[in-house]
Amino acid sequence: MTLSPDTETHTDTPNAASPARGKRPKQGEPVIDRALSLLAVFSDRRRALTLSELARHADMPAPTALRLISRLVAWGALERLDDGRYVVGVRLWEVASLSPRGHGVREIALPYLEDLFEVTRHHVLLAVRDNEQAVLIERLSSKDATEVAYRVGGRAPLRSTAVGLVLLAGADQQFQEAIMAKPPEKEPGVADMPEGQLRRTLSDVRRTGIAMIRRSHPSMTVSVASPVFDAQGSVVAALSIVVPDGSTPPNVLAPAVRAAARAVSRNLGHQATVSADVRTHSRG
Amino acid sequence: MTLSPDTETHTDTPNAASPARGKRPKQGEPVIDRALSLLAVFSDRRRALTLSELARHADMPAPTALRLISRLVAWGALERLDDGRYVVGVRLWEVASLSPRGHGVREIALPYLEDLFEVTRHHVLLAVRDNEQAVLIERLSSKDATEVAYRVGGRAPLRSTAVGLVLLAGADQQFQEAIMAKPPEKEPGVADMPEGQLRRTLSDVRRTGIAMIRRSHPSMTVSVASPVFDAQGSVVAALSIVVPDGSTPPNVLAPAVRAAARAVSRNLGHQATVSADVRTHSRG
DNA sequence: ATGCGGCTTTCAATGGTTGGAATAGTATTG
DNA sequence: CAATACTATTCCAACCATTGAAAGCCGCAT
Repeated sequence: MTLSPDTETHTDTPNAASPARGKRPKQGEPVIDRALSLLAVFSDRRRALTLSELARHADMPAPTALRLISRLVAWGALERLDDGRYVVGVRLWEVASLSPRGHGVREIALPYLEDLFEVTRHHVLLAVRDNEQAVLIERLSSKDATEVAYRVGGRAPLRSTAVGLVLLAGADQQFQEAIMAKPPEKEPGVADMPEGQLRRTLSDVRRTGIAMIRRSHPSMTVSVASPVFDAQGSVVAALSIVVPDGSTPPNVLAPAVRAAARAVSRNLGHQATVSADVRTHSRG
Repeated sequence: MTLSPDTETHTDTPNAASPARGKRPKQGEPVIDRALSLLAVFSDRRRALTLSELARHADMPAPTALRLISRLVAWGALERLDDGRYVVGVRLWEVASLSPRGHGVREIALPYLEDLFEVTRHHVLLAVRDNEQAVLIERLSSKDATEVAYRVGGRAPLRSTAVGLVLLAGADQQFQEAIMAKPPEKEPGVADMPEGQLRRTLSDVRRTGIAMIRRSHPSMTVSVASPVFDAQGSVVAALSIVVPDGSTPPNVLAPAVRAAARAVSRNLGHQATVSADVRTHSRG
């Protein structure tokens, strides 16, 4: 990369050399997209970033990044630390807390999650689907609980987690097919199913209202998940419990998880039915 | 508003008529600011908005709003409901969950909040300061708890809430003076203190590590709050409990609240000290 | 039918946006 | 302590994304 710094302006003939490196190649992208791509640079492992890191990862010149970031900071979407690095700001968090599928379901579900948590003292999770993944909305864990793979705000694959299976089973047929057409996301500690088994599993999940996954990676655990329905009968979230493998038999956990999920569904205006595909008639 | 549509270009002399309604008066504001102002339209009472509502509240023409909103939707900052209205999206919530002062402290504090909650069965709150207000980061409440004024993601005044007093007491001197120079935010159900009493109160809070407020509005309650410190010894959050007035004596609650706040502080790397103004010497 | 309101697309004018270059500041190295 | 390498910031002329009136659509109430 050591380019000889000619004292000449020189600029070189900008044609032949590298075709992908014109004079101002990045132009053409809307400003908002660029600003959002800056936000997207932040991740679990990158919570505090310098200007140049942000510029590098978002693939834009430092001056441009600085200008955009300054506006974001002025508004409160980002905050600047004493050492000059940037972090996601409370103001953004505040607006995000108005997300119906984020804090919305959480707010409604929390009391029931707590009940389940207090009774079992194991991890209790709540997740929603966003595109092709599950997003963890809430997790209650005692200080001494077993290690668990996901954090609140993190993403998990649909095919190889209990909440994922529940959400996938509740998605529309077309989406399910699209997912199954793709190669599965590799997930450590979970054996991924062949398509036939997956189809059968999803069908079972719909029928029983329970999904179960055993995994070995961060630790040996069993997850049991159940769907949360909204007033229209759509699956809007998945509630699950994660226990050390061998502690409590899954068939003991299932009723508790399902009861909690139902309680949340009821609070969302869902009319409980005998079985998933039976709708009660008329009702104000 | 019926302006005569002259077939002439005419353009008119844009001075005399309505000075606030030039040809394109809104130009000059950076795009990002406009996009952010769209996000800012959302509030507790406005969680789902139509295009025209957004355009109206953000004070911009519908086509402009549509263009910006479309980009936000494409990224996931907003989501569009079946009825055409827009809500805050999960993707934005996901990024916001990386906010150190938002979910960051929450994540660390949650187990201790839960402990406190389980023991007392009363509201447990966690708040941080953002500019001149406290922002509620977490609230644990049993399903049958007394009514409480604030929701997670909401804002509360510094001068008239227990968490607010703790955060104010922990802010730098200059900021405190600036706040006291301003007229207090009117808060229903709380008698606001004269400046002298406020100064004394803040001093007491710093000394004792406890703030207490009695309020009558949504219901008769007593709040007891205590500061959470980071590794540098700054007050980064306030932890509080809200109980019905007359239930548990505040002096019984104080030790429990303070213990919980200390536990959280310790987890943030704070070295416990005998009194707030004593720092332990040397330490990597 | 007619009017009304909200939503969407179009398009020419233009001013906000852009990023290289230069400067200043800071940490690392010889 | 100078040299080096990196990051952060300011400046500015070229330029293209942005802008919003206008008009077309759609649904709905009159």
